[in-house]
Amino acid sequence: MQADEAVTAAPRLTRKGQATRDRIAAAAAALMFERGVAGTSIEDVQAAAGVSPSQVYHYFKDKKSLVKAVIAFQTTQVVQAFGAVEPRYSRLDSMEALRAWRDFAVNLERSLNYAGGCPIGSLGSELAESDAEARREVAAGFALWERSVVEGLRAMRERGELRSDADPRRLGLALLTMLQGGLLLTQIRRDTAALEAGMDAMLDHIESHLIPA
Amino acid sequence: MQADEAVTAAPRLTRKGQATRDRIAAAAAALMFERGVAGTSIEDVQAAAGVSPSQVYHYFKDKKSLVKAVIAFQTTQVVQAFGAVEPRYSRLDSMEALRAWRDFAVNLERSLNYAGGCPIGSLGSELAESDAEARREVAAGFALWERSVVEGLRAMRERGELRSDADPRRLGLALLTMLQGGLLLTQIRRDTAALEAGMDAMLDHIESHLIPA
DNA sequence: AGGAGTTTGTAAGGGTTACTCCAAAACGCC
DNA sequence: GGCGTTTTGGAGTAACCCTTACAAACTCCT
Repeated sequence: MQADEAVTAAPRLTRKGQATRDRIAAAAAALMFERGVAGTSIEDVQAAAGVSPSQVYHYFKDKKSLVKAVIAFQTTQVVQAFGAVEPRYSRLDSMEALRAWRDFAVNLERSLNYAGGCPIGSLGSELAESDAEARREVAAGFALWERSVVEGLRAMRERGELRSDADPRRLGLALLTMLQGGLLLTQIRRDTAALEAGMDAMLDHIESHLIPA
Repeated sequence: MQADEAVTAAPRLTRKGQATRDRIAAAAAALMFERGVAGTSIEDVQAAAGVSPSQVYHYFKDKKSLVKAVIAFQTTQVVQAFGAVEPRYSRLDSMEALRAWRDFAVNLERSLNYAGGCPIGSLGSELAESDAEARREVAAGFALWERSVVEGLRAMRERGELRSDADPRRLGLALLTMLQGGLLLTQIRRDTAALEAGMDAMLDHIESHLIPA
């Protein structure tokens, strides 16, 4: 009664195998972030990961399932670096933390030369209409992310800092939505003006729901 | 001294020629909205427009320039239907108009079965890293759209309805950014919750800058 | 009505890309 | 140390898709 048998008769991976599998996924993620899914061929991934053609197909059934792995990879990356539960610098449960979060996003985009947009948002946009399963996985990634953002706001409300008429669920979702729009427009406009204006407006809006100390 | 000579030694189009050219562009726009640029082959466009292969290349140099035409097509569509200067229903210069605008977007997405996202936003996301010229054209389209939204807010301020510390430029840009994020998440999640929460938050924020009558 | 220029159909070339096959090498466990 | 399994290499195939060449049909102006 192995649990993974039902999924895909998983061949067990040796340590080395796991390493190359990860290397392929990471290389694919980086390339697809830069050039999009359609813009990166399997051959590109091979070259970037330093593997031979057969290896890609040994570890992934086809390109679609490689994309699936990339989505999972980017989701964990984003939620770890940009989520609120265990973010790199602090929990998103104060205005200071939220402002720092905004600055982090803006500076990150700058350091990336305004390219790529959101690692999972752009994947979702490209795949939503062509790969239903991929769309669902991206949506699940967003749900995870959303939950982690909402959690911070909920903590603020439970500590009595946020007014009771402020709904953490809706505010958190709106905040994430604004971030997505900002990242998309950053990618298109090659500047962070929209990201900054959007996040500032949204954060001011949240701040207006604070209970004055 | 023909003006268009400098552009691309434009062969003059007969009425019929113009019609098929438009038909090709419209068919391409529809397909690329549904399946993305990479997901629609020239052959698909031929079939949808009811033309032969040579016709596409008679009216468009290559696929890239067809995409360029699609961007122009969608930009005018969006700005006409969703701009604020001459929108379908009213100018975006009152809270009522803004709320109606929000509802229009939500209902439109519903009627489209939550598919496609923003006609130019998704084009921008897909092309930003692979086609610099296309990215610039999409950015120009957004600039047009942005100006038309800002115009409405500016009118509100000039009529003395909006406080003087409310910057129409930043608010308008934030509003458009939120709309983009909402449309993107609608496409990925297949529901309008994010669009609704985001637009409502942003509109509440704007409303909080109104001068009470 | 005639003729130059525009529009359209057919057929096919050339390049890219996802994917497969088979055998050799490396690995891990007894 | 040896054997079953995993991992790797490289050549090869079939499909897809962008693009072009050429000739026939049609439009429009005078």
